[in-house]
Amino acid sequence: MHDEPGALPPPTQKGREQRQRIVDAAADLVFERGVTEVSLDDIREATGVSKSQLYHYFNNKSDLLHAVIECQRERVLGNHRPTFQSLEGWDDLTQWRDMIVAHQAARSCRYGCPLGSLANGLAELDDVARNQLSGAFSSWGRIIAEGLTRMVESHTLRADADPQELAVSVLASLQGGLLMAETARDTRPLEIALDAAIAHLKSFAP
Amino acid sequence: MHDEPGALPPPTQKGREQRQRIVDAAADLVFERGVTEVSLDDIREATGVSKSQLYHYFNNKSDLLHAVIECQRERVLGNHRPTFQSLEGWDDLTQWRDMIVAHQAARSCRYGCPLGSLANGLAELDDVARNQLSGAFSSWGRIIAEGLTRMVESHTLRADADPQELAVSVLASLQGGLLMAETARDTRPLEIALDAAIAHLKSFAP
DNA sequence: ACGGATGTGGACTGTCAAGTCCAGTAACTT
DNA sequence: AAGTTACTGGACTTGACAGTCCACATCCGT
Repeated sequence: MHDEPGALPPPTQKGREQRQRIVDAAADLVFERGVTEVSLDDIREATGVSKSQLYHYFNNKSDLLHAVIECQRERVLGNHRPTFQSLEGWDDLTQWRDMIVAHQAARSCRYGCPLGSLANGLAELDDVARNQLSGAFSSWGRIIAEGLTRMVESHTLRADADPQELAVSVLASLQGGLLMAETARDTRPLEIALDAAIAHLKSFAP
Repeated sequence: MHDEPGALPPPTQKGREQRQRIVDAAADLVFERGVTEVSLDDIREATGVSKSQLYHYFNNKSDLLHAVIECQRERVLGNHRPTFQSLEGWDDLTQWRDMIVAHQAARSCRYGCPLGSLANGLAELDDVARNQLSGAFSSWGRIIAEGLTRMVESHTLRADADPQELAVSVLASLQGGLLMAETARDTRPLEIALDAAIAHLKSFAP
C-alpha cells in the first residue's frame, strides 16, 4: 500500500480517459449503493477493467474514493451553478426548487444528495474525504451566496441580509429535506423544507 | 437464516436485561462508527457476550439493527419530548437550540444525528429499516408539531401557521445542520440552520 | 436433588473483500 | 525492427465477517 500524496499524475491521453471512465462508473455505483457497499470488484465489473488497472491508476480504494468525491463535487456544482450565476429574482429560486423536487420524484426519491450521503458515510472514517467534502459544501455555499449577493445588489434582498449565512441555511434545508424525502420515499418533506428556506429568504425582501 | 416476523419475544427477566445490554452497546458502536462499520464481533467484544448469544436473541444482523433503530428512536424522542411537551414560548426554543449546539460542541462535532446517519446508511439497503426510520422521523415531527400547536393555541403563533409543516421544516434544518457541522467539524452551520428555522417560525408570530 | 428448559462459550465454515504479483501485450521511439 | 516503456489480465494471498454447530452450564419447578 503506497502512500504517495495523491494518485499518480495522469500519464497519457488514453490513460487519462480510462481513468476518468473508472471514476465515473465508481461514482455512479457509490451513489446508487452507498460508499461502503461498493467493492473494487463491482467497479471492475462495471467498467470491464481488470483489478490491476485499478491499482495502476489509484494507490488504493480510499484514493479512488477521493477521486469519486471530486467527481461528484464537479457534477453537483455543475448542476447548481447555472441557476445561481444567473439568479435574478424569486421566480428563479422557485424554479430551482421545482427542478430539485422533480429530479427526486423522477427517481422515486431513491438516493439522497450525492455529496450528503458521501459525507454521512465517510465523515467519521476518512479525514481526507471529510475535508474534501467540507470544501465541496463550502464551494456550494459560495455559489449560492454569490447569487444572493446579486439579489442584494439589485435590491431584491435587503442590505442587512447576510448572503453567506443565508446560503448555509438554504443548503442545510436542502440536505435535511433530501434525507427525509429519501427515508419517507416521498417528496413532501423536501418540498416543505425548500419552501421554508425560500420563505426565510423572502423575509429579507425590502 | 430464519425469517420470523421479528425477533423472538423476550423470555425471562435476566434474558431481557441481557438483550437490552446488547442493544445498548450495539447502538453506541453503530452511532460512533457507522452502521456498515460495525461487525457482530465488535458487538460481542464490547458486551463480553458470545457469538451464539447474539443469535440467541436476534435472528440475524438486520434483526439486531432493527432493535438498534428502535433503541435510538427512544433515546432521541426521549431527549426532545420534554422540550416540546412543555413548550411555551420563544425562549424554550432558543434553549433547545442552545442545548443541541452545546451537545455537538461537547463532542467536537463528531457524529451527526443517530437517526439521520442510520437513515442515510440504511435507506437504500434495508426496506424494513427505512420504514422504521421513516416512522421515527414522523413521531419526532409529531412531537414538535404538538409543541407548536400549543403555541398556536396560546396565540404565540398565528392561527394560519401549520404546525405539521413547520415541524418538518425545523427537523430538516436540524438534520442538514447536523450533517454540515459534522462534515466541517464546526458548529457554525448547525447554529445558522437552527437560527434560520426559528426565524422562520417567528415569521408566524402574530 | 434431579431433569428438562433456558441460556452460554467458542471453535468452525464459507464467502467475499482488499491488495499483491508477475507474466503478457500494445504503443511509442529511434 | 528492436527495445524500452506503458498498460493489461487474472490468479493468488490474507484477513475479516456473517452465520452455524454442538458441547457445556445454569436455572427452575417439583
